Amino acid sequence: MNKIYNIYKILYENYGPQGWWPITGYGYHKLDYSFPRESNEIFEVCLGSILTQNTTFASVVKSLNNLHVKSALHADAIESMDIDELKEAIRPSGYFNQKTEYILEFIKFYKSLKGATPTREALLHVKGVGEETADSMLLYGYNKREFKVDAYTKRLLIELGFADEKTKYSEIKSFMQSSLKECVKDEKELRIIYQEFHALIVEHGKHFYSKKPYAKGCFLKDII
DNA sequence: AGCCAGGCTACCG
DNA sequence: CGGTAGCATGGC
Repeated sequence: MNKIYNIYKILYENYGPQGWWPITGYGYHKLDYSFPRESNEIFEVCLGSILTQNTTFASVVKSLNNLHVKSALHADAIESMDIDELKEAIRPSGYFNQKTEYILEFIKFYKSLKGATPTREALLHVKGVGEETADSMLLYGYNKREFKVDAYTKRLLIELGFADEKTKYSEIKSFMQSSLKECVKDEKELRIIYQEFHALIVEHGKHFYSKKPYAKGCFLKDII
């Protein structure tokens, strides 16, 4: 058992299963690791992945609910919405002008897939979809084994001595994936761990890696 | 009042 | 290539 897998175990013991990605439009259901998701759920995860860029998920839920009450939590409905109405609906998530553009760009791409799973490379060509958003869609929407790296992940790894400020997204991602692969051979189990681990890091990050100085009170520092 | 949030693009040197 | 301004709302 390497240190990264050990971190996962400790976080899991402390916070329990997180059950990401929570689906809002059809009722929150925790711990649903089914595969594949229904197509509307995949779309909701992708939409949420764009909306959650640099904001809190609570704000995203408001936006998703705004769309849901308009029966507009689907690609076609959003695409045919009045653009100002769409902006108003997603306003709570911030950057609503940019995100409206991103969402409409993504919907064009999403519909062109006709239900197929996109490659990561193709996703990265969609305006508004960067590495983290692409991995978020693939990991939580399409249930693919793509570890999602965020600011908390990087801060945690820096604090524990596994990375520095210059470490790139791709380096952190492959480090996390290769570490976990050493310990977990079953592919489905590995995918679920990717899903849980990122969520656990976020939960842990909210406690100890939001305010500077980071890591104050982080119990992982004493163990790892 | 100010900082932070489940980032990305455009543009700069 | 790396570094940074701009994007915007809501919560604490």
